[in-house]
Amino acid sequence: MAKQAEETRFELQKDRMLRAAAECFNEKGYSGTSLKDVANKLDLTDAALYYYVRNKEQLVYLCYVRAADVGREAMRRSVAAGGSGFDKVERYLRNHVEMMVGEQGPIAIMSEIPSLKPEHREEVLELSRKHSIAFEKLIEEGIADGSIAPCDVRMTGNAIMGAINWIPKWYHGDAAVAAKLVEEFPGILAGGLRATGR
Amino acid sequence: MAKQAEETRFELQKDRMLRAAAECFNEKGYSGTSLKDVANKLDLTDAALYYYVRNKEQLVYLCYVRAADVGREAMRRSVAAGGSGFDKVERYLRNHVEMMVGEQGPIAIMSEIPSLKPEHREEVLELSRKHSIAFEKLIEEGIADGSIAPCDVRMTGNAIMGAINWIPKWYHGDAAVAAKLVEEFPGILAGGLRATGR
DNA sequence: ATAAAATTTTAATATTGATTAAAATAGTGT
DNA sequence: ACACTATTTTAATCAATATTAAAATTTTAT
Repeated sequence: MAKQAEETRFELQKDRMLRAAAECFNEKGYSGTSLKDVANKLDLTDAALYYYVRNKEQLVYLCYVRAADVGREAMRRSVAAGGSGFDKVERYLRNHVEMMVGEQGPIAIMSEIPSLKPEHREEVLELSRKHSIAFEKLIEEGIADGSIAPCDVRMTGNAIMGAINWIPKWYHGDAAVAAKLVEEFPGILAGGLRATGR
Repeated sequence: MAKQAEETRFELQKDRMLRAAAECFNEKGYSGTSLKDVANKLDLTDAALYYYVRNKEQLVYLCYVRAADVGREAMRRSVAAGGSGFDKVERYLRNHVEMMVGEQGPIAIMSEIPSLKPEHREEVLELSRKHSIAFEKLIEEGIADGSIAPCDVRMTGNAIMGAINWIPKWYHGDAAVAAKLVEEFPGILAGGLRATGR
């Protein structure tokens, strides 16, 4: 999380805005949420948002960049902590889930990348691709060091990341659910990877 | 698949329309796709769609009902075939994935239920809930008969269904990917459930 | 070949929501 | 209290698309 450090009122408000927007977008999609919806969550009027972003498209773009930042940070921490490939995978999942339901949250689902304008779309796609590749690398590492059973890395990555990406569709801030999520999810998703006996 | 049987031209066109719509919605979301986008895929003009549906909201609604039908049918077949809880889970996943990438496809992701009008929303939510419960029942059955390791049923269900629901975000009709998907996915998702040795 | 029905298009209209500009308010340092 | 800046609102405007009605075309049955 490089960003967010800024303590200026402007930055704080902008950050609040991005969270409010993420919440709306997760529920009703990009075009399904009006700027008024977002503004209402902040007790502001829709026009006020233009003080922080040039337009609606940029609002989504920033939400997505923020989401990517969170994913990258979860990944970075996991890799930094070392251990087997399996350990890294499980820890990355735990980190990411914790951040999603924690104070960082809500994190926007990157489900409407196609709606972004070309430059932004390319940039976000690139971030997304890099993240997938980094995750697949962890799986490969685990297979190489024997901590993960051989598997189709691409498909396994798709499966696990899908489960992660879908979380905001059913998690809406309930604390009890959050606790269970953090406790159970990493194990459930990583469980299938474990190398058998040996 | 109760529906689709109708061989009238009207029904066939309507079905083509629902698939085209599902494809658009999956890519760009509900409000992100204009009726013109959908019409273009069918070499029609946007106004022509109104011959088949009352309005755009109903179009999404029908896409979602269709998606629910497919899921229910996949579930039905799996249960009908008998076997252990684990067998049913794995078979359900295979059936559902096959249907998603097969001639039935594309299936709409039910990601914008909130955009539906109240009656439709309730109905679709109910279908969705029922499906989740049916899936969780399979897991419980597997735990009871010893074919599945004890786990948090709700969370496990959320994880697996999330991975399934996300498929249309990255699968776009590539035949080679479809084959791999059908071959690998059920095993990847069910793999983590297997009761260990014993 | 022709009439009736089914389907699609053309040409408006209506509505919604994004965007902008100017005015008003709140905040900050002196 | 004052002047200056930052933030928000009010009040238009603009644009995109959903929707409708009437006309044109195509299909089907006879």
